Amino acid sequence: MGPTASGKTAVATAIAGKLPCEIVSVDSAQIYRHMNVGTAKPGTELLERVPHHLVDIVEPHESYSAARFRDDALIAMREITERGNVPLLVGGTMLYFQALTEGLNELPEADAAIRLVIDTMADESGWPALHGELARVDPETAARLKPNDAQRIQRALEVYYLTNTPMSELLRKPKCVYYPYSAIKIALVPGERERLHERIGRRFEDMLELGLITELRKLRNQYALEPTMPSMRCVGYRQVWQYLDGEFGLAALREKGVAATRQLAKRQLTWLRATKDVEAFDCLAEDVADQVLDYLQRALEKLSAVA
RNA sequence: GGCCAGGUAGCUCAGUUGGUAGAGCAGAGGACUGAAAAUCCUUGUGUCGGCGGUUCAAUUCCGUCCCUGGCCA
Repeated sequence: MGPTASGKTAVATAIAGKLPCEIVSVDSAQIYRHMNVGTAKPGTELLERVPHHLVDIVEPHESYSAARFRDDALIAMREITERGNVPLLVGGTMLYFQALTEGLNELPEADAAIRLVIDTMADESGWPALHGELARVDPETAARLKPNDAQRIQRALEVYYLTNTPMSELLRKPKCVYYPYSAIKIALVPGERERLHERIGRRFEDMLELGLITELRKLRNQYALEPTMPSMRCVGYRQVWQYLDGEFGLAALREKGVAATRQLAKRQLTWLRATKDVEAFDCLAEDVADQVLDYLQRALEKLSAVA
């Protein structure tokens, strides 16, 4: 686990070179086909050399979810272990890690029609009004949500309309925590935030040189994309979209793209700090990969001793 | 060299009829159950360009110097 630009791919590659493992991507952006440059997707030679799972699994106009990730990842992990290999989960989507290892409650899946209705109501009366509506049907959930948290208010109302039961009640029921594995959790975190910021700046520049703008222009020609789609809200793509629409120039694109990436990294680090039982390594250290490998060897020995 | 416009938070700027100042962005911290690279919450002391003067009090008025941009030589 690690924030964007922390060097997860390099460390994962090093691990895969020493141990019989297959990579399961835990990344809500690399799931999209044809979105390669902006998601810093592993190159084709790496994808061929080390088996990867859950990369390039949906089209840019489709949406995915933490629940689908949990199911897909569990299937991939079972197949990998049946082949006698070790699943190596690599990514920065912390909600996916949580959904996988801690499970999810039984809730209805997203319903596009209901979301459309809720969005229309929000356009008319605003999210605070819908927050008030939620307070009427599910006071407990409303109490923990802020009046402007559009996404969560929508979800809570959606769950209520679909099941006629407050989401808070459904969340109280025991959740499915099926996870028949021992996880060795490793985090890559920067010793100095400024140096991660430097890397992020350089990497965004590289993405522009590698044709991020062209990539999105082609996608917009080939698919009926909307800026509200999850794929188009991804860091980088969202800003390039606005640039292509003429909202600002190249200089502003650089600034906004880099800032959005830094903010993503910050949120990932916040999540990582709240995660328990993680061994953290300084991703800026020259020999991170070796440090991680050492730790991993010892952790694996300990596990097999127990088994 | 002359004239004009500016010099206020990391950046872009607002403002103070004289009582030492506030927005947006950036940054920092946090939350997070089927959109999560999403969504949301909290967080603003800075010689108000330097030095003098007037004043009980100057970032605000006056003088002077420095810097930036524009126009004219």
